[in-house]
Amino acid sequence: MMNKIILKEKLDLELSLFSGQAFRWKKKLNWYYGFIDNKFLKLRIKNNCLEYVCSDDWVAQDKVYDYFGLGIKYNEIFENFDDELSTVAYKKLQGMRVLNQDPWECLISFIISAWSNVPKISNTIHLLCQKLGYKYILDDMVGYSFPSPIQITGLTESEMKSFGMGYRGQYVLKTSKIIEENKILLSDFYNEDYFDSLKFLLTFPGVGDKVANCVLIYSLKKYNAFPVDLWVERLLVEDYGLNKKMSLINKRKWGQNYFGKYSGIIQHYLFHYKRKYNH
DNA sequence: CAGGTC
DNA sequence: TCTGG
Repeated sequence: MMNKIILKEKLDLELSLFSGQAFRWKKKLNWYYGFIDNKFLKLRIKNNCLEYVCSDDWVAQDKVYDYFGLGIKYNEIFENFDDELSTVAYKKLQGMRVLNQDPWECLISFIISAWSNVPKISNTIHLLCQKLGYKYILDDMVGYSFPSPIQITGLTESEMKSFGMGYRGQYVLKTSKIIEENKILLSDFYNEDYFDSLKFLLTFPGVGDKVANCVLIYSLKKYNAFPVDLWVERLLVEDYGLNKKMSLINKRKWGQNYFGKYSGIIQHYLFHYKRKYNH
């Protein structure tokens, strides 16, 4: 059965799903296949509506709405912020939304992302899901759900290596064990502020300032989170005149202070713009 | 070389 | 400092 959400905010699925914040979406014949709320579905935009079809389990409209953060008015964020490069990036990438992904999947994905590249990250995550996830079928597409912490703890070191995780496999295993043993629910951090959430995420092995800030902005709705990766660092130095020798944490703090309350959303536009058009 | 962490 | 493109 087809579901429809009338769009008041501009939404570009290609930009939103393939700008390096999510790693598991697949495109086929104008439909985008993937998981929202742990359920397999396909999406497309037609006549200013976001249309979606679920495989078997129903996905509520508010979950889809929330996944794309459609309650946030990007126009207001960028209009209220007078910065040349941000304005250019916003105009060029209109419709790109910062996603609100599942925090658990986001955490593991960004631990895997360390010092890697998007195709490889996607491949590793796919192998992990294929091994452990539940199988869903929609049209002729197959989807595997993201495994739970307890499922991952059952894996061996050599299995992790076979997925191409390299030295990150240990971090993924250890983090999964901590979460499983302490029955930690990352979704509890929706109710915590940025600073407390960051402090807690940093206690996991394989999670440093960059990965933690990715989890905070791409899944936990901490819109002032500001991940400083290679591209953003380059941007801050080349385009905003920061001293290259400034520490990563101070660069992050500078970004949060300069770009303000929604620095994470602006960061994603600048990050993608820099990577795509201005490397 | 590549979207860092310990 | 793993390892694939």
